[in-house]
Amino acid sequence: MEDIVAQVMRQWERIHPELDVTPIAVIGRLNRCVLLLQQATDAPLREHGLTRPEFDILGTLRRLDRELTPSQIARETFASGAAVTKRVRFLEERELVSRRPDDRDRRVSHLALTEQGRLLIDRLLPEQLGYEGALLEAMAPERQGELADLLGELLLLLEGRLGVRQP
Amino acid sequence: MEDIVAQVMRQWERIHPELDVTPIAVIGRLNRCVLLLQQATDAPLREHGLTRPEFDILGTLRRLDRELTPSQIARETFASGAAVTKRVRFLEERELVSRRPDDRDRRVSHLALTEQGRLLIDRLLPEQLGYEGALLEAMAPERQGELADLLGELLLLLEGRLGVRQP
DNA sequence: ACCTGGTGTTTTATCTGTAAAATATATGGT
DNA sequence: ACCATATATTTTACAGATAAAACACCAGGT
Repeated sequence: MEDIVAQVMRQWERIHPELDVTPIAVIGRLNRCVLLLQQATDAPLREHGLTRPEFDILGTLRRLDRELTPSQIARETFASGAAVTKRVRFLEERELVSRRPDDRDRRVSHLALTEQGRLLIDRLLPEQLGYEGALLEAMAPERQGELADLLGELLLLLEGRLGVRQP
Repeated sequence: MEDIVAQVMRQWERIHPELDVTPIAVIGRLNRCVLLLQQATDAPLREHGLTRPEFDILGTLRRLDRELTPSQIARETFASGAAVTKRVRFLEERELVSRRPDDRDRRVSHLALTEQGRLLIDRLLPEQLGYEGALLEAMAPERQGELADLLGELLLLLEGRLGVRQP
């Protein structure tokens, strides 16, 4: 059976037989998989009143297990500073994250999970991982492993080529 | 060398050793790859004054090589009706797409590429594919093939599981 | 002490996308 | 013919994102 991207590729080949459409096989499928996965995995978060990027901020603070400045959060979550400002404001209002001024540099603040925030992320993460695992479970673990390896190879290549600096 | 998602996984394992974080190996990498690829591949389109979803509408009309109604475009491009309305309005203003009423059903309109629109997509598509191919070229063609196959397997699985109807 | 340039963060203006309501029309049963 | 229901599309109201400007502060040179 053929997935939808294969159909699209055949349509293009009919119109432009001279064109090499193989990039679509990888990039088109990546886009489509991510769209479907995002729709599926964002839904449970919304029920807890969180967007994916807000969840990512809580997760970043938890997994690094220390205070972070807004800029560090922006770098870790690949978001703009402005976006972080808004998300952190929301998380502060919900008392999931707290802010402390820096001693030396008064431009800087340090953000940390509140007790409530830590409890929430520790409850949500296993739930979220379970849900994600369930989406993948129809794929054999070895196949998942191969896929993960190939994606890692691609990611490393893209990070290099597109000039990403690590925080 | 380790990609950034592998680092994130190790951080989580340190915090929650009991948790199975393998879904991140696939889903985290997918998200990150797509973000990087989108940033890279949207840039050339912007120079032509098009967003990715607008480009997708032109591409859909071209590859199906016939008129489409707004609803059909919405289904083909996985967009909401409202989004299609806006994008088509913009494309009509730029005279890349034209609209014709249906003979039988006055709710329906039929959209087609204008001469200008066809010329634009026929110029942009090879350019875009070339750019995408260049991003992938550091990966051996056989590896790309394996990756495409695994993504196809995943996509088919997700389309089945998440209940997608084909247009 | 006072600039100058740089950095960290927030604000502003603007754009895009969506859900839900509104509009217009079609279809089938009575 | 009329009504109820369904469908195609657009409009509206609003949420979220970004780029650019604004703001606040620091650090080094003079």
